[in-house]
Amino acid sequence: MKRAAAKLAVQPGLRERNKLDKLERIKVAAAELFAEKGFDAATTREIAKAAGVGLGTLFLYAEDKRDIVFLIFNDELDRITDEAFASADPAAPLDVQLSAAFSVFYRAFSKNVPLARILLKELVFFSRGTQAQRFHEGRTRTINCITKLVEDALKSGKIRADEKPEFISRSIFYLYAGAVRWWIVAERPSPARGIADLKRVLALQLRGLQAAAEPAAKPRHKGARG
Amino acid sequence: MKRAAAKLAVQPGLRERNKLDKLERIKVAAAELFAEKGFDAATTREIAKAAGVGLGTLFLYAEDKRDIVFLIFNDELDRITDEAFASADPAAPLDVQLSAAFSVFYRAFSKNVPLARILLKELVFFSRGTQAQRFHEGRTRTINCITKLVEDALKSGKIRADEKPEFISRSIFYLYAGAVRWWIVAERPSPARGIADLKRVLALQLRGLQAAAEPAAKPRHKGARG
DNA sequence: CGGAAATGATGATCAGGTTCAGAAATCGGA
DNA sequence: TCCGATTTCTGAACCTGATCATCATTTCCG
Repeated sequence: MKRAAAKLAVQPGLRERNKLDKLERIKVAAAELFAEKGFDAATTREIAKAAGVGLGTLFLYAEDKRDIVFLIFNDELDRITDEAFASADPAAPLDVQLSAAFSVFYRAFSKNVPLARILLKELVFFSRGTQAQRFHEGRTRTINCITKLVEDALKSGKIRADEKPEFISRSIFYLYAGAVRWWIVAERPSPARGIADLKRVLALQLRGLQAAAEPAAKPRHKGARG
Repeated sequence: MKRAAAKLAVQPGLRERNKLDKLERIKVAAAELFAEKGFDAATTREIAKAAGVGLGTLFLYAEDKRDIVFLIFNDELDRITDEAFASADPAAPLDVQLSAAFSVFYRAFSKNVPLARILLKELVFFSRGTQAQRFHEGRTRTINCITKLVEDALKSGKIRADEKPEFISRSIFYLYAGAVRWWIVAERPSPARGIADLKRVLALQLRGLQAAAEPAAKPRHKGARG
């Protein structure tokens, strides 16, 4: 290993190319079988066979079966996240920006609902696999992008709040996560419906539930503080 | 089967009592083993042995291993839900009512964090098992209780909104679900911290993100409607 | 080129969840 | 009490995800 690094990545090298090739075959085979038979019914043996690799090889590329799902999706999710937040119109209201961004996710998920369900189950929980890690990094990136939008909206006066932008974006993420899950469990989730529902949810968060335009905020709350 | 129903549930009967007894033993054994070794490490064979039943018997009482977790928790969750919403002070502000109710859940979950994690994973997703069904009925009941609180708050003028109470309560549930999950994945989740965080989230939903105290609502939105 | 080191691939094997054919227990009527 | 019908119980057997000792390929270097 010592000075081997000096070689850099001059050329792909046979090993590297073989690995890439296997990885691709595994992704394709797994995606097909999962879509066709569902996550549980598709066995790792079938996937390995369809990919033309040994059973053990599968587990060199994914830590466990669930990790295969992330393996399939992670690249696309990275792209989607870029696309989602790149398209945000800086001049638009915050809820418009947000629903525009999230709608990219909705449309992507609707293309493969069964796999999206497995994916979305993990939106908050941590798994062990390397690929699952990457998935959660993607989630963090999404929340950071929301934070950016919130910061800008606060600065430009589009919204007003006493809370930190990080906190607000976390709340928004909760709403998105809840809405997208509610949507994905439906029989045949339509992106249009899902996005419309999310818009309502976000609008409610923006408007709040304030009783009336009272002169100002009362100076003190009535007690409980922690 | 025909007229057998006429007999009603006169007395427990030996069969019934035996079943109840087995069920109880299974619950106790499973709860202990899950708590001691964790969900994955505790095998169904161990649980069956500790409960003094055959391996197959386990799967008469729970459709699958995960279902055992719901088996253990469902009764308690029913009780907890009652307690949570019974304690709501009708005179208190909505967010106080809500965080009082939810804090009952937080405290219950904190008593057995590893099992609560399994439980909360399913807060939105549907599983097949009978016990999981019951769990989801409990979730529906919780949302209905929130709806009641929201309806009352709307009627009494404590809050104001154009949305239906059912929709508002769903949004609130999303916030709760997100917050409680965020909390439960922590190393050693403290109920106090979790509840405090939830309060912030709810307060933000109540206050909203309105830019300023504009004279009144503008008569029309600027376009997008669905 | 030759061969040794490093890396990658493989499937027999294991472990644990789940099933199911048959055994055991209970019930209900005579 | 006895007997057949019904319900409940059981663990051997099965299936599938995951591991790991072994083998195959590639790379490196003289």
